Amino acid sequence: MTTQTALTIGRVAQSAGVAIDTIRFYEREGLLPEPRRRPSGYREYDSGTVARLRFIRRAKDLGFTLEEVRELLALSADRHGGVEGVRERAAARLHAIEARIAELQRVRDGLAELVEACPGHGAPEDCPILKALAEPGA
Amino acid sequence: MTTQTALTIGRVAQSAGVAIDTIRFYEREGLLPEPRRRPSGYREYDSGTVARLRFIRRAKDLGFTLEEVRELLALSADRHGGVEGVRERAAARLHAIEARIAELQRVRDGLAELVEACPGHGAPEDCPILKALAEPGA
DNA sequence: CTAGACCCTTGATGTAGGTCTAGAGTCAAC
DNA sequence: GTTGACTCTAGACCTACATCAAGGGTCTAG
Repeated sequence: MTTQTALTIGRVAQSAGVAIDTIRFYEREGLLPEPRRRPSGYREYDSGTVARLRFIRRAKDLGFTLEEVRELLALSADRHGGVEGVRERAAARLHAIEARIAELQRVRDGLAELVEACPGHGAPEDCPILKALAEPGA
Repeated sequence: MTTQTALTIGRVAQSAGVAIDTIRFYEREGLLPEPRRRPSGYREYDSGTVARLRFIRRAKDLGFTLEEVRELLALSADRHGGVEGVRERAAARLHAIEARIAELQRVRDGLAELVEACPGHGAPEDCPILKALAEPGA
């Protein structure tokens, strides 16, 4: 699972599909532990780091912030009770995403209505889009 | 429409529902023209500025970036052909919002599935959420 | 006339998540 | 043994949209 081949940061970056700078950034941010070093100072990783980076990427794809990813990583290492926290975080993220979708749908509906009503030519005073933006309301 | 009462920046800010700093920021960014000044250097506005600020706020509420708002303001002043540009920008924004909604819906569906499958207790290896994040695939 | 509210400028700060630069040292292949 | 690719650090920079601070001048009501 975590084979003991020593990888350079460049190889890890390539395997995980992230930039080298991103790996160092995650290390500073506490998402990755400080790795072993060669005498020269070069970082040495094993394939577990690649897996961890993929975990981070997938969590980010699911809309988690790095702060939340940090929590998920801690929870995933907690053999007792961690799963409950993971589910909670995921449910919270789900709700946040649903709220965001609802908000965007409202915006979309308003905008769609205006675009449909606008003929695309004529005087600015007759453009429903501009009229809506200029309206004294709200 | 644009009555000639001289307003201070503070009054404009209050009427339009924005912060004073925001007005100065918009001025720097070219969203508001440079206003007249009193001999003391105080900015002087009329109610047209309040209307313009409300225009900006509503456009932002519709998801336009300030860059796009700048364009909309320019187009709204273009008596010939401006309306076509306005409609184009609005349609483009609409498409972008729809794409964003679709993307978020995909994320939501993936996340909802995981949350439903997770019992909320047990060992980390059995948690579908953690398994999905740890999976070697893409 | 004075206290307190208001306004001025320049420039720094904040978020989130990186990305890039400069200058220097290291590694591996030929 | 040298060339070219790789890595190191510290710290600046990026987007987008403001927001705040410091230090100082102005306005107005009582």
